[in-house]
Amino acid sequence: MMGGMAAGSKPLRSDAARNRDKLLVAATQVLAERGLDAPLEHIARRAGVSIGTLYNHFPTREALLGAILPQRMAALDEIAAAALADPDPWAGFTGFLEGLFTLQAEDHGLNDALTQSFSLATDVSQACHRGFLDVERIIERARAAGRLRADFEAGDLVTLVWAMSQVIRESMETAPDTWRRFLSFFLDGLRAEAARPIPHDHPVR
Amino acid sequence: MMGGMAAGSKPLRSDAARNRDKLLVAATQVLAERGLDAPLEHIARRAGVSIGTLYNHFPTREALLGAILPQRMAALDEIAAAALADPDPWAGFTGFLEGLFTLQAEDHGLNDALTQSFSLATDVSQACHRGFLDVERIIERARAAGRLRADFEAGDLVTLVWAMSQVIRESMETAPDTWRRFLSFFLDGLRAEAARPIPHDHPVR
DNA sequence: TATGAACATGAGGGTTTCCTCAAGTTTGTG
DNA sequence: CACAAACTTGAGGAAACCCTCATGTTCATA
Repeated sequence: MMGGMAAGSKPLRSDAARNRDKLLVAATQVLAERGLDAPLEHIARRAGVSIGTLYNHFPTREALLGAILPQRMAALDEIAAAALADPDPWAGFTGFLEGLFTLQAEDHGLNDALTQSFSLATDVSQACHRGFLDVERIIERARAAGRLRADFEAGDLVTLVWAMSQVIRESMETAPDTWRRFLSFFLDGLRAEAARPIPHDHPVR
Repeated sequence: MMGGMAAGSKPLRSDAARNRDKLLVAATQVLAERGLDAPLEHIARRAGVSIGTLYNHFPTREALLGAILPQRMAALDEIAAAALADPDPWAGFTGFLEGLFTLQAEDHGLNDALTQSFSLATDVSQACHRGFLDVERIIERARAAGRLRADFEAGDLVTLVWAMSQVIRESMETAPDTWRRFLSFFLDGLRAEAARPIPHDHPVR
């Protein structure tokens, strides 16, 4: 998987490199299935390795997440690139959302990561948000084309990710395309024609 | 609070009745603050009572929830009644949603209950859904008036509750009216004029 | 006010996860 | 092959939460 080299560190012994790769594979699977707080013992067991070995390679849970999440998150880059390449800014915008939520639906760990990203360590968090660099442009392009409502901002997309994460969690087992229906409703409110001014009334009581 | 009588059971001794009430008050507070899986020890401590006493009165966590949630959920009845009393069906519909989400935002336990309601015991669950009896009518009235899109169903409201629960959880501390902004966007997609047919394409791949 | 039934108490056993570390094993090199 | 460094192992301590039960206390009644 990584050929036995840890990034900037000294080369690993051959058995250690093998174990590290087995751990990464197992962790990728288990985290996708069970979510971000799957017991580390499950991962070690699936890798065919003791819990001590897991801690040798990844002294903390976040070290392990840091070795896995950025890679998984990289899929977002392609999706964002495709969105920006779409000649239709609105289609690019909606395509990006569909791609993003499909990822979340396929990977419980990723779904968790996208909602908890601010409570993760800074480096992990930043690696996770790298995929969001293009988001501003995707949004801006759709707004400038007069298709996306003018008051929609990047922060609103974060809110939508939160919302979707829960919809996906709750419906995945029983009705896995619930999130698509929900997104469809939501998008109908994001079109420029549908926009009504947001009431910022100080709440009645 | 309840005058020392358990519902259909034999009268409690005076000290027992006092402790039961203290437990209910404490549980209401703690669950609202910390959510549905707050440690039972916290509740006992806040009530000034030992953990054993808590178990004397409520042999299981769900017994305790069953004594608290339905009462909290009853607030929904008033909100629903007000919605149905509103001469404007759309205003009734949106007012109901605002009331519902305000409740969720004020009570972490209620927020949890509304998302996990299907994994709770049947009686608790049913008590919780009693407040939703009027929902069908609220929706139907807004649809019939041609204000709410025709393809919106009660199940979609459940999805919205899921979505909102997470928005509320994530934003409560830092930006507590995020959910209002989100709702505003969503409602713009629920108006009949905004509705576009839901694509039920078998996903591309 | 004495007595038994009702009730309260909290130490302690069980579970699940976390993480460590002393002892044993494997690998690469001379 | 021998040896030191690198690595692995799993038993076990710590923490958080669950729930029980033997013991002690309080209430209600005569």
